[in-house]
Amino acid sequence: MNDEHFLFEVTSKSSECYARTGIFSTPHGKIETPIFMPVGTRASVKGLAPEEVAEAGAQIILANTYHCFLRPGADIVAQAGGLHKFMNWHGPILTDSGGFQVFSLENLRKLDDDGVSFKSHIDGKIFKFTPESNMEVQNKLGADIIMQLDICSPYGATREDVVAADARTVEWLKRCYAAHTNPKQALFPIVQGNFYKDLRLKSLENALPYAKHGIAVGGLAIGEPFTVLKEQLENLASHLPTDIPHYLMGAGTPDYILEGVENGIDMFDCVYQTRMARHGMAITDDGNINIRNKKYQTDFTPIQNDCQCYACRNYTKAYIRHLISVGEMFGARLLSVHNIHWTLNFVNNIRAAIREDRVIAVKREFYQRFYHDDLHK
RNA sequence: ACGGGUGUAGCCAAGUGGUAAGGCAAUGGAUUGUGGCUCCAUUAUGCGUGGGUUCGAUUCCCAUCUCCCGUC
Repeated sequence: MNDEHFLFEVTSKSSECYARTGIFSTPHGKIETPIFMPVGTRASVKGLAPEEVAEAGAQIILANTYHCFLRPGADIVAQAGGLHKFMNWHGPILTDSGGFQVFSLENLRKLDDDGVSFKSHIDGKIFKFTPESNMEVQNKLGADIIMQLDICSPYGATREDVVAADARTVEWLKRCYAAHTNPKQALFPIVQGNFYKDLRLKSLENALPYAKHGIAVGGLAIGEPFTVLKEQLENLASHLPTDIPHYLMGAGTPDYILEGVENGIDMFDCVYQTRMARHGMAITDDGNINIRNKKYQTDFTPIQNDCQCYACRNYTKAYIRHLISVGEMFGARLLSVHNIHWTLNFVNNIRAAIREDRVIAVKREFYQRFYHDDLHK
């Protein structure tokens, strides 16, 4: 299953749930799992230099094929020597295929058996991703981990629609697998099935023969209630192959990470940290705080007292509140640094908890302190 | 001093003899494989001030004050 470029070694396992720690090797370095991956859709984690992303603790980042294909274009990235050189990030990179844009840009695309046609949100130009062309584009971008072209159905989709979408997703997987030739890129299949448990298991079963280096769970964290997500993860947990990493796509708030880890998920990504930062929200051990709130106007303490991030070591809530409220971009930068650092520190703590075999207790402690409602207890 | 105009929320501003639009700001909230997009909620028992007419006045009338423009 594993080959020289993509070894995955499980280093410890929880005795009480599916949580495990591991080390995933890629051509650009090793990743300790469970891990959170900051998102840099257009070949940049918004607002931050790669050095700052690394200093915040990031081991691997994401970029997006749809967005990088539109601008600057895959050929230009290839000419630059690939994403790593182009953006000066020398650690591992994962590119999403554009499958999520099938969902998020629903009114700008058309599906057929052969692939997905998009009408560019930038200039209206029509272009098509087939599984083959998508693999070619992702090959040119040069990420360490690439995703199959898939179809993510919305929450509330009918069973009939999901069955049809899943049939395409698995056909596209086979074609991606056949078109995927670069041994320095790991291709992850994506499990869909929407919120139908039997379809989820069917989708997983269909994907397994092509899951050589890792497998992803897609189509969750798209607006469904928290308990619904939990049920889906619990449904899948015992069926995931244990010798490869499991990636829960698009999930990355603390509660989703904890539930994911408990159910055997190893990799998470989320725009939450950086998007919230731009909107003035900071994640702390005691819950999220909206830095715009008036009560921080004269609060000259860090976002979180014991946080070791660049923002907390050097700046106060009052200052960051000022920056956010007048629209200075430095405010969004500082909050992005903090939120990314906080989340990576959070997964560090989770890894330690798994090694000590007390991840469930740590989860309870966290929920108690972080949330003020009963939903997560 | 005289003539004309003006005055509605922190700012800009609509409006009507029947019980105060909208925008900005402010204050809360939302945001999960990022269209740096954005969305939602709240915010004037009161329309410069004092009288009068009227069932009812922010609106009409009188007085007064403010600021602006013009003239001497």
